[in-house]
Amino acid sequence: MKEDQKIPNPVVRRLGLYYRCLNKLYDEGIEYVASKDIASRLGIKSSQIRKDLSYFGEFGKRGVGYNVENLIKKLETIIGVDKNWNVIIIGAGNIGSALVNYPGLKKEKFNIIGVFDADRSKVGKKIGKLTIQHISQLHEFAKKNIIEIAVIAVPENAAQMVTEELEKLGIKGIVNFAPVKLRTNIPVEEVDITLSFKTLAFKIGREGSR
Amino acid sequence: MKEDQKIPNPVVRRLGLYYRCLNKLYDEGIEYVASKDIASRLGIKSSQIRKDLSYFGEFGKRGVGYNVENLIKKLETIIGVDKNWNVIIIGAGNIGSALVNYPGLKKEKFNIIGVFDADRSKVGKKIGKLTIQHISQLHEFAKKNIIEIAVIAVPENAAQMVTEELEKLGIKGIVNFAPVKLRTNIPVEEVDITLSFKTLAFKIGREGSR
DNA sequence: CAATAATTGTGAACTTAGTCACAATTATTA
DNA sequence: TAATAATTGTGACTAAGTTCACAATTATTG
Ligand SMILES: NC(=O)c1ccc[n+]([C@@H]2O[C@H](COP(=O)([O-])OP(=O)(O)OC[C@H]3O[C@@H](n4cnc5c(N)ncnc54)[C@H](O)[C@@H]3O)[C@@H](O)[C@H]2O)c1
Ligand SMILES: NC(=O)c1ccc[n+]([C@@H]2O[C@H](COP(=O)([O-])OP(=O)(O)OC[C@H]3O[C@@H](n4cnc5c(N)ncnc54)[C@H](O)[C@@H]3O)[C@@H](O)[C@H]2O)c1
Repeated sequence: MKEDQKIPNPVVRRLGLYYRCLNKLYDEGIEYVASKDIASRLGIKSSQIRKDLSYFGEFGKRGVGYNVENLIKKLETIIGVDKNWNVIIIGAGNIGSALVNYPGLKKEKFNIIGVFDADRSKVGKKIGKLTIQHISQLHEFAKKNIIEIAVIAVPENAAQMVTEELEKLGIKGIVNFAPVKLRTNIPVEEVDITLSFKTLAFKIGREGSR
Repeated sequence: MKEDQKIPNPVVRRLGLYYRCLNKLYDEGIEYVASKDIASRLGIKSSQIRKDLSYFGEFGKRGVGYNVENLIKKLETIIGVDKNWNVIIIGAGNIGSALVNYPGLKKEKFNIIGVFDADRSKVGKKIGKLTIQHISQLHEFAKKNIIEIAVIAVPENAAQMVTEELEKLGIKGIVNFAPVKLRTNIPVEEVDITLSFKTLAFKIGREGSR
């Protein structure tokens, strides 16, 4: 293990995959697992898994494999899901509502604690247990609650403005669904759905010619 | 330009970004653009753009830049959005509905022509202009319509079964929202939203220690 | 308890992706 | 028309990421 290293992004994404896979194994009652088995479930090489984990320490037992429960706990700490994250959603439209209704996020320790929208006709309505608040109430809300992550689910043209507001409030990270590059120093994860469609179209177009 | 090459995935994704950026420039009435300008809008290096484009040909004019309208057309052909793609959605839940209601997909040439669900209480209801059909009707539907792309928006445990069904119907590509690795030979694009949250959590956790 | 089998952790080798730097080209200016 | 400025396209280089291959370790078997 090398200390204090910058961890490559692909490694980070795979850690999430390993975590998910290990939880399935745990639910299946499996106690020990070899990198080879995780690899075959995820369709990658076992050496990749071992190398990825080696950035953070030695978690396995030679000749045996990894203790599932133990490795889950280690990954929780590494990824940062050993604690709950407070999340707000900006934009109570299609995507915003889908996220609020999605139980998977809470299960993974991402707690949606507020939904905000600029459209006064939506304010006061409920999505699940949450009441949509007007965006002007965000500032007040941020004083009373620790918000760590914000989701941008507003139209493209509002995204940059919202980002700057969020930056002022001291939000620590953004998940952005708007198809636009945000100018900010906060860490941003882009979820670019139409880009995925286009990438797929490209691949399909090349299927024959390979 | 090198013929017949395998195009790296990151290049393909960026093509989509360039395409989007160029359309914005076009709407702004800009006729010619330099790689440097696109680069600064997207926060990447200009050499990256030129190298990416060079996989497919020479589209610029030295000393001048790229003709916006022309490059858009070239990218349309390269990516494959010079034609319309027929898309169906499997699973008329949160994500499925969000996609059907999203005008951006149609604008990018992805036409949703059908929505299917296993829940009979949803069948017959409308999302936008589309009526939710029962999944058992899919086979018949596929005989009457050319379906190129399917979106998997069903719960994790149904995703693999659905995939196998889609494979039988000869669908050419899948956009998968379920958090599970699909075993199939069809090209798949994964949209893994909780993974994005976890990646963000990791990054936030490291912000201080860098 | 020695031999065998399984499996990790990790440097080294390899492969893929990104950047640099500059000749070639085009347009503009004097 | 010669000099200047801007910008492309790309080969050479550098960096990042993946896979290999094997010593080290652990458990199991005869
Ligand atoms: N729906 C999809 O499937 C989909 C797919 C890909 C990308 N996206 C992107 O995700 C974003 C949201 O899409 P959607 O379909 O949910 O849109 P939507 O129109 O359903 O919802 C957007 C919401 O944001 C609100 N809003 C607008 N400006 C605001 C502001 N300044 N502050 C707070 N709220 C504001 C609107 O009132 C609306 O309720 C868009 O950028 C879209 O391009 C959506
Ligand atoms: N909603 C989100 O924000 C979100 C975020 C990340 C991932 N996802 C994933 O996307 C998928 C869909 O999520 P959702 O929130 O839309 O779920 P949902 O429960 O709202 O919708 C799923 C729909 O699929 C239908 N369905 C179940 N089995 C089916 C089958 N065999 N054939 C056809 N239809 C079937 C259900 O009747 C339901 O209508 C899930 O795998 C989920 O994990 C969703």
